[in-house]
Amino acid sequence: MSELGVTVSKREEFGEWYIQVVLKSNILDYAPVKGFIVLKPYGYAIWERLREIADRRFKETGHQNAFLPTLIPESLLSKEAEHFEGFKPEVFWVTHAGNNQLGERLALRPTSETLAYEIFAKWVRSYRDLPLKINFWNTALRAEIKSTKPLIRTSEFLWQEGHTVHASREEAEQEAMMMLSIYREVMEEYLAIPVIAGYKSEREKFVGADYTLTLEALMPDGRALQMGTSHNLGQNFSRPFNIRFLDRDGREQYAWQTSWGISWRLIGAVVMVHGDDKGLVLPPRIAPIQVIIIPIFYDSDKDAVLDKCRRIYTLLRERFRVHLDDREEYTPGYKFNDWELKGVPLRVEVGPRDVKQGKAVLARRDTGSKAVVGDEGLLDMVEEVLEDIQHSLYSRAQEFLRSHTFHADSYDEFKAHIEHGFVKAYWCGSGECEARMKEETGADIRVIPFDQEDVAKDGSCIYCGKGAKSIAYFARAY
RNA sequence: GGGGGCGUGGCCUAGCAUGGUAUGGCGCCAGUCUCGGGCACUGGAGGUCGUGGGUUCAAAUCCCAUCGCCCCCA
Repeated sequence: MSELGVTVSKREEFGEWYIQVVLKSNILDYAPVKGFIVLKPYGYAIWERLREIADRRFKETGHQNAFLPTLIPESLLSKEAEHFEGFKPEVFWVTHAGNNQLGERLALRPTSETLAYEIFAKWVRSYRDLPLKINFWNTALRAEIKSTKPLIRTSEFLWQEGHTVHASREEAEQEAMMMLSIYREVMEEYLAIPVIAGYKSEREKFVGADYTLTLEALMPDGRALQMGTSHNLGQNFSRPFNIRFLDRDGREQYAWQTSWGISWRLIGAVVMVHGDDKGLVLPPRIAPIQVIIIPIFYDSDKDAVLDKCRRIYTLLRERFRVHLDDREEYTPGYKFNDWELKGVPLRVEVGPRDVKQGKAVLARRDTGSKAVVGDEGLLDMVEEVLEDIQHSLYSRAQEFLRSHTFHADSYDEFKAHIEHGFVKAYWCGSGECEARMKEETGADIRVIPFDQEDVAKDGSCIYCGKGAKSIAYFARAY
């Protein structure tokens, strides 16, 4: 019993619990190189769901998918100086082809801005070519030596990076904002994870961006997780990369750009936020399997039970992602535990009793509660319960966020709360205060929320006491 | 940078002080039996003991080197 399931409690040993869940639920495995992981079929199926959901929204908003090479020449990567400096410490370099040293080092892409924009410069001639809205589903490589954590921080990660080119500053601003709201929709409505939306501070913004928009979630151990970012790049890249267009009036102008991304880190967030001591708990809208059917039979009832299971399977398949576990080498008890570990939101149990009575048993993964349902009401009940699970997972996460977001009026108060969640506090806007607080408490500004309505006119900076410019969410982060 | 610990079938592990060709559990395979919360029994397969070198008649065990992983301190 002990080795198959999760052996530690989420509450008491969160770090160990997380590792056990991602490994034992068959999401992933470790790779032979430190900091790299193998995404197994079950984990990849979750990624495919996520990709499907996001990709549909990207297409609906006028983006097209394309693909870029993994290797970027050093001369290109370094073209935007600030950007290059930011990524330098974590770039993997290809220096040889076989035994021959290359004339120029090639970077394994840490992100594709430079390569994409070198190409985009050739595609953009006139305002008629704009907006150019391209997305790439690929991987990025960033050498992570310190604390790696599967899905949350790995040296190579699956993600999407969107890159757009616009004719005006306003249009780029709107694009960056729109993509952030699409991300938010994916996180809140599909992953059932509430997020705080707003700006990154100057210190934390994407190197090379005018500003960065971010979505931040709170994990159960009180640490913040950056869920997705959307950057307004201004003309910072279009100038060095020469992305110019002729406007309606025949004037040549530099273009305005955005880039934005989400990664498989979101799967890690789902594990952390919704999982429990039995393992994974997947929100129905992203679960690769939404309903698992478990037959329970003695020899004499086998045919009747399996028969009913197959009818239910056929019925549910029309509307849901459903699986019938008819393996005979495992007992029902084993299967219950196994599918709970894998986080399937809803289980349908069918035994001899149910065959006789024209019923079935529904068991919810989130609450563990069981209910007996008549055959005629099954389909609607499954739909209803899945919806309810989706919403109650979100409500629960929202309640956690609410109860672990603190307001601090003094630095002492700040320090008292900072280990337990977000702390909202006034901030003067100085990077120096921010840096000192990071040094002293390990926490920094995760997001300066759009919602600034509770900024008092006379608020003063939590650190230096000078007049506050804004209210910010601080936290220790992954 | 300093200190400590650990590498034994897929996983966990005994054995190491005092050298004699590796123990048990899980998992896996076959069969019988079971199945409403990780069934039971019987039989079976599977190991260059991290790697390289040395000592010895003989090395998982002793010595040297090396690689990898984990923890602690700066």
